[in-house]
Amino acid sequence: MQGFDLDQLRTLVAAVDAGSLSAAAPVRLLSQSTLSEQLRKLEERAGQTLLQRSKTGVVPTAAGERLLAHARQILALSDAAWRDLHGVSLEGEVRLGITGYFRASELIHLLARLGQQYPRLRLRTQIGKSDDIEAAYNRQALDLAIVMRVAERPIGEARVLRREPLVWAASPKNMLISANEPIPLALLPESCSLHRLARMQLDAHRQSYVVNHVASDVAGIQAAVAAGLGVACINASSLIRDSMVALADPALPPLPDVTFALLPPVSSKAQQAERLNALAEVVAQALMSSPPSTTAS
DNA sequence: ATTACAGCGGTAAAGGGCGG
DNA sequence: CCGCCCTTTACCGCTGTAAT
Repeated sequence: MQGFDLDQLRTLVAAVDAGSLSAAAPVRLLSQSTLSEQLRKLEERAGQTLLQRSKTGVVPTAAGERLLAHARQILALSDAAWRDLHGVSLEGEVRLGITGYFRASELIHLLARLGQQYPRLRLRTQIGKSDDIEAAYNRQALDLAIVMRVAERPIGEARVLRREPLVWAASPKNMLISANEPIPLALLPESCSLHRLARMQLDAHRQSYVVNHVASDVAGIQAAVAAGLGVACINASSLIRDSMVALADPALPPLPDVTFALLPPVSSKAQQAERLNALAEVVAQALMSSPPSTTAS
């Protein structure tokens, strides 16, 4: 018989995502020995070795990578079919707000996943400053919102997707830090919480600075930093490889972590709320299983 | 009752890290 | 280098369940 077993494919995906069978076992709610057995059978069916085992975990072989790509699609389709038959298929328009600090590659991954799982869904996305996104969410102009917050801030009902450090960033060609000179800053406008945070930290550190460049969005900050116009306070995953570096200098105070959070869907209609919850689940899954960061270092 | 099979727990084998 | 500990995967025998 041709074809693959869904359970075994799920185990393959879980093993690769978790990095080892032992780590994948609790995810799959199975014992390690059962996972090992499932993968042995999957490889038997595939007629090829799919995972390179070692004492430090598992890594997919070339054949494993190929099957993995199929497996993710098959499982997404299977999940979509399940949701369809259980009346939670999503169609119509959903308004999604996303902070501009979100890495573009991650956004692509998310939108691809949503398109795959909900082909009939029409998305209206708003990408901008976290404060703007949050304000739009509060006046119910958005159904779902992904915002970035300084980690110390309470997050209420929001679901934390990821935590990462804030860094001081500059161009590798022009680090801009010299003794007794005010640090030139590249910032978003005063309304942005990172703008306020950066200045508060520098004030508390008794470090002089001058706001050299104000940009209206994150792409503008990235451009200004890469152009050597200023030092920015930015989340690590927004660093652009080769044109931005994280600075470690005694003149610069340490910065807290930030978290990306998914604000829960708000809807007065119960049926709509259930659908949005299903969508929120897919968004959270997509982002928590997105490829690991390669831009930060 | 018999058969097939998924899953579990226990355990063996082996690599990596660490201290002496 | 050696011994110890931790963690990993693989294997074995057992049990529960479903189909016939």
